[in-house]
This record gives sequence, C-alpha cells and structure tokens, in this order.
Amino acid sequence: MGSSKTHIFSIQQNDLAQVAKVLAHPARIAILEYISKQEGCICNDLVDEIGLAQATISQHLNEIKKVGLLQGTFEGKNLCYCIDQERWMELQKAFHNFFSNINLNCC
Amino acid sequence: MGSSKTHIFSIQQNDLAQVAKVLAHPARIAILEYISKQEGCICNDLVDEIGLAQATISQHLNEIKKVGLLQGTFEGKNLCYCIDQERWMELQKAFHNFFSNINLNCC
DNA sequence: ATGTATTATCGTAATATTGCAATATTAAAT
DNA sequence: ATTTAATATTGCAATATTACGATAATACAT
Repeated sequence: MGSSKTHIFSIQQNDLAQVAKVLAHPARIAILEYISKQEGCICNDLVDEIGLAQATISQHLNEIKKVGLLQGTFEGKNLCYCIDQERWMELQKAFHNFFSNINLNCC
Repeated sequence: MGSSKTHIFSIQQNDLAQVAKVLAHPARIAILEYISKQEGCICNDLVDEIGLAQATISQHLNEIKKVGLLQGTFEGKNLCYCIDQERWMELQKAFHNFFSNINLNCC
C-alpha cells in the first residue's frame, strides 16, 4: 500500500485535509505570509526571499494555486501572484468550524 | 535531496506547518472528530469506525499525540484518549492568527 | 500463572513529497 | 527576428508518509 484511502472518508474530511496539506510546509506558510505583506508580488522576489531554488518555489506556488488560494494576474512583464480573498476567507471559516465544533468535554 | 529545509524558516512557520501536517490526513481529521463526539474513547472503536487497520490507527494516534493534541488516561482496561483542551485552543488561536494576519489588499 | 483483549512496535512495500539542475516556455524590449 | 528576463516543466535522487501483517507488550480477569 502507501496511498491514502481517501474514499473511506467524507468529502468534508478530505477537503480539510487537502487544504491543511498545503499549509503543512513552512515554505508555503512563508510564501503566503510574504505575498500578503507586499502590495503585489513578483515571483523572483520570492526566490531571493525564501531561499529555495526557483524550480522549487514554482512548485510550491503551484500547490498553493491548486487549492485556489492564489490568483495570478499580469502586471507588465512580471507575473503578479495575489491571494484569492474569497477562497482565503472560505478556508478561514472551514478551520474555524473544525476547531469550534469539536466537543472538548471528555474525561 | 528530498528532506524539507526547515532551518531556513522561522520557528513559528515550522510550528504551524507541523500542526497543519497532522491535520493533513483525512483519517486524523476523522479520528479527532470521532473522539470529540464520544464521552470517552476506546481505541478499538476507532478501528471499526474509521476502517483502517489497528496498526495504522495506532500510528495516526501517535502523530496526533506528538503535537500534544491527545491526552491518554486509563479507564478500566481500556485506554481512553481525550483531546487536550489547552493545546487545542492554542492551535485554534494559531490558525486564527495566521488567517487573520494575512493582508488581503493586493491587486 | 494463564488466557484474553487491547494497544504499540517492527518490518516491509507502495506511494508521495521535497528539492534542484537542466531545459523549455513565455513575454517584453530592442 | 533576436535577445533578455521571468516563470514553468521535466527528470531524477533523497527522504517522508501511508498502510498493513506479524509480533510484542500491557492490563485485566480467571
């Protein structure tokens, strides 16, 4: 074996896990934090800022994009990555619900 | 290579990523949800409930335990796993801060 | 002490992730 | 059309994760 048995879990459980997986790497946390600090974002800045190879940064950006957290628009010759506000708040709510709905009165 | 370059990131970034990693598997989401629904929790119930082998469940529980989210106390002959309230709320706050501190006014 | 039930650990195989160099693609400028 | 700069893709190696059967350890009951 080795692959996750996703089919035995609910869509909600798989979705939350998938989003958490994107946040489960410090480089992607750092990328999201850095993008949010800028007014815009040129990807090459990220390579200097984060300290990973350009190819690696590009792959991480792709992972973030895959869960819908990035919007990319062109600005001159440079690609400008932005955080998708609507999706961001959706995930914020999903995590909030997960943490809130857990019943802690045990033992 | 293949291993994460954790040393180039901040402690905060690594910590949040590590916790997210625990939530990055539907089985662990399901386990946490199930434990919270019970008044107590006998691990064997989990095997029936989740649908993974006993060894696999035990490993997942260990991952959850490693980030301090579980308290285990003995109750008769069965081990009773409980969610650690303090740690839970700490993580809730960490995620809340992460989502809140991101500045979305871009592009 | 022995048997039974529950949980943990070990060993192993399959798959996924991480990272980078090399190369390709893309867009703008000359 | 060529050159230049930025980003994406490919191919590969190293490491991590997921899963399970087999086995060990633990706790309780007899």
